[in-house]
Amino acid sequence: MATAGRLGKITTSHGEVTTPVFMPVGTQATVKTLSPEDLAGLGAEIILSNTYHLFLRPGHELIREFGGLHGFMNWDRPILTDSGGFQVFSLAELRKITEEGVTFQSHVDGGAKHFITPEVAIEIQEALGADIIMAFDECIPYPATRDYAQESLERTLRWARRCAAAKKNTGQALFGIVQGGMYSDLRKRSADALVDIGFDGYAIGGLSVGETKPVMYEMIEASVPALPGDKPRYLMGVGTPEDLLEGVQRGIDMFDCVMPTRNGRNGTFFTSFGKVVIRNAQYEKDKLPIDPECGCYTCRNFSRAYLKHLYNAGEILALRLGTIHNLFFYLSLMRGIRSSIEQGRFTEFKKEVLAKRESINV
RNA sequence: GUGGGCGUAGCUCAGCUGGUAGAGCACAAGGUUGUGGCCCUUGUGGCCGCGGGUUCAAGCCCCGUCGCUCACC
Repeated sequence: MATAGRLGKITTSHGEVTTPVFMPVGTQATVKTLSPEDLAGLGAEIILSNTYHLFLRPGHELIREFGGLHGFMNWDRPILTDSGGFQVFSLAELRKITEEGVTFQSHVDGGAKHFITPEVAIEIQEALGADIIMAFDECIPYPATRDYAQESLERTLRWARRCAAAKKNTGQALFGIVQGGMYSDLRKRSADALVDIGFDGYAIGGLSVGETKPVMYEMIEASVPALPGDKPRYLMGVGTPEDLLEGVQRGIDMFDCVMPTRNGRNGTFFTSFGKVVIRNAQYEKDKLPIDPECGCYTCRNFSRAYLKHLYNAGEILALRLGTIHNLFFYLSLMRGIRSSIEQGRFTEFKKEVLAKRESINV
């Protein structure tokens, strides 16, 4: 493939972000188990939080009174908030879509109904005060018919225009979101129309919802060329370490994914030589760290045997140590990607990383 | 001591009028992609307390025995 990734810089009022970047997920105004100091120490440059979940609890007006998300959670680096579009997908059985917006039946306050429109999503995100906010979209399921994918993407485009119109002059960046299901021409149509509206950055949404990897890469390839070269490109909700490498190669600048944090809590670790499921019986007496080549706090201090014990016993420390390791792995991978691009050897770097993951069995 | 109840998978328990056993948890192996510390898939695992008896056939019925438990004395 001709492209080989690109280096970039996003400037916000809470500092600069160097891309390609991975954003740890902190849906409820916290990256589960970690303090802001932990996150900064791991090298996180920006984190992601969530409009819908914070709107439900504790409420955006309350967070506004505490100086927005930054003040509320005591994180002084950049924050990006997702608009709630993913919840249209993940909470499908609890919502109803109309042209005006989406009605959600709350899963936290006794089933009360909440009506989220593009304008409401922007208003909430302005109260939360994230540096980068997202247009309200619909992430559609897979598989989806071409008719539905088209109908949905056109509605998401109308919503995108309403978001752009509703946004006040807050100094926040607003990103549009490319949709279109698994149809290349719809992806291009979506990207072109968003660029016409004009956003500070562009996300590719609706991927990693069950399609195969070749299809996902094809959809990225159908979207990226239509996006302007001088704006950030954000692949939402993706992915595995391999996905990050494949994404960067195709011109993606930003990623977020719950995988390192969720898997960290569940005892599945990412390492330079592949996956380690720490609960497996084979680690019962293993004195090695998760990854002997890893420099994270967990690997510098604890054995696989101890970690397996903590997970089997359901101890809280297990979730924290696992999260630290996995995020360190992801953030290190991104540092490696950036430096390889700087040195003009991204393609070789990618090849080496992937080869190592396949060659060693532990 | 008398009367009742209960002994079934490592744990907590289902098992209809008899037809050679199930669930949840745990354990084991997968999965997890804009997060409910969840959840999903699959698998290992029981001479049904012990000994007799009735029956073509007993976890279920009968007798004995051991253990636990409740009530009364």
